[in-house]
Amino acid sequence: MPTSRSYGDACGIGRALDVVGERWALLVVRELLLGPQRFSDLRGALPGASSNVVTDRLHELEGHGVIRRRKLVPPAGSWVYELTEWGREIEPALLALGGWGLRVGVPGPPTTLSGTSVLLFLRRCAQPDPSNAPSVFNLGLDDRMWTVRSADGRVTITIGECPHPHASLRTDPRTLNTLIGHPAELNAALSDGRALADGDVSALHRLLRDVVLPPLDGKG
Amino acid sequence: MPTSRSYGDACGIGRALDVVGERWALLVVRELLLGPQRFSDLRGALPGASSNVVTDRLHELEGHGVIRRRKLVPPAGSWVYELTEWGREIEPALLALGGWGLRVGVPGPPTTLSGTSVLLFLRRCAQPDPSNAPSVFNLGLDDRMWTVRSADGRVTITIGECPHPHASLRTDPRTLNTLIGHPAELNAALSDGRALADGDVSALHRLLRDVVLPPLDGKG
DNA sequence: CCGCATCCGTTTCGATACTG
DNA sequence: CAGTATCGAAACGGATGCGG
Repeated sequence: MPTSRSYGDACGIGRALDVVGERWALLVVRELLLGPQRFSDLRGALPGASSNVVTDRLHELEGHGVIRRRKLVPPAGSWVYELTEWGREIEPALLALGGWGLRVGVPGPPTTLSGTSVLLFLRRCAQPDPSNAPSVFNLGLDDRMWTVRSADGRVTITIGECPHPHASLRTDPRTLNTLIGHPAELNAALSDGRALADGDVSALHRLLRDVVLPPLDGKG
Repeated sequence: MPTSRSYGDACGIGRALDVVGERWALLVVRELLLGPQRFSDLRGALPGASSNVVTDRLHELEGHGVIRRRKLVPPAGSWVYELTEWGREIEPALLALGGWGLRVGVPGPPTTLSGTSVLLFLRRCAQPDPSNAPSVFNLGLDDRMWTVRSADGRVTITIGECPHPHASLRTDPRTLNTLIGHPAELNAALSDGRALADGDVSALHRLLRDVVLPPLDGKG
């Protein structure tokens, strides 16, 4: 493990950067915000990072107590990485940074967009009417299943599928990102095969319509 | 200017890191949070960064619209770097990151601690009684003067000195950091020369006592 | 002195190949 | 699937030089 160099700065910001300031570290943390992930999941979500860098960051983050390596119960049996309690507490800072970064131009193609990224954005911007009846969805992205719950004026997201969803949607992160804030395109996406829906499609429409995009004024 | 490599990630977090994710970039931004600084001020606050790295980060941050280079009005005539409006909006994210980082162990000596770092911490943690009468202080740190105002339940900090302060204090960032939350040590610091005070010292005591240190429980 | 630019040894990153 | 090994390219860190 490449003993990460320290800034030697006693300020909290410098100390935080000693832990998550190395290249790719915060993106690894981002991928774990919605739940445990396997090594290959992380690699798939961060194709720009080579495997040894991912390995280094995971070891460093584990050594600093940000993440934990855990073996799943037998039938699965594989290893996953998950945030520790302290690791999870970085979420507000990361989301604030992400909100600030929305006003940075999207880098030239090719760009990647992980399922976790889109779902974090969906959860952050969704403002369902608190008086609405709760609704549950199964969402398939990148060969991973997610459960999206809309209730009590907010959206929560968990890994895995739930038994009796109001609707199910299978698509890719980029299409979902387009649909967020442009719910009208759902029918087109369903027609041309970019998305596949099942169950109460009008509930899906409602979910997408509840997303309020941030203003994104000029950078001043 | 080393055209900073992009993560190629369309997520807001990735785009933010394309701009402020390079080494030292966020610490440069931190140093500018309380006002414009000259190149040499930044070098003094970040002694671990070599001059070419500081130059690179400044150029990159300027190119991305986070900071701006400005010439002071004559007699001063020197150049300063300051945050743009957009750059200033990263402050909440940075402070959140810094709060999270307080639970990282302080790196082994030698460590640095800039005046800006301590003042950001003071401003963040100070909780003066809103019913108290406003008070103003001149604070000398690292050969720079700051004005500290306590009013309306919060502390504000500006660069430069004000004409009629209730008290003045000259010390170094590390001593001030010690005094924060340990106001009782002020008298000792004044006796042994680590600090020099003038004016209403009891008002200084009050200012220091208004700082409420965060809990800092274990990292779990 | 201030604000860099240049040079150079060291470290890290990024890409690919390879192993249990 | 989950990493390790290797190696060239790039970035960093420290020192020095230099024009204004």
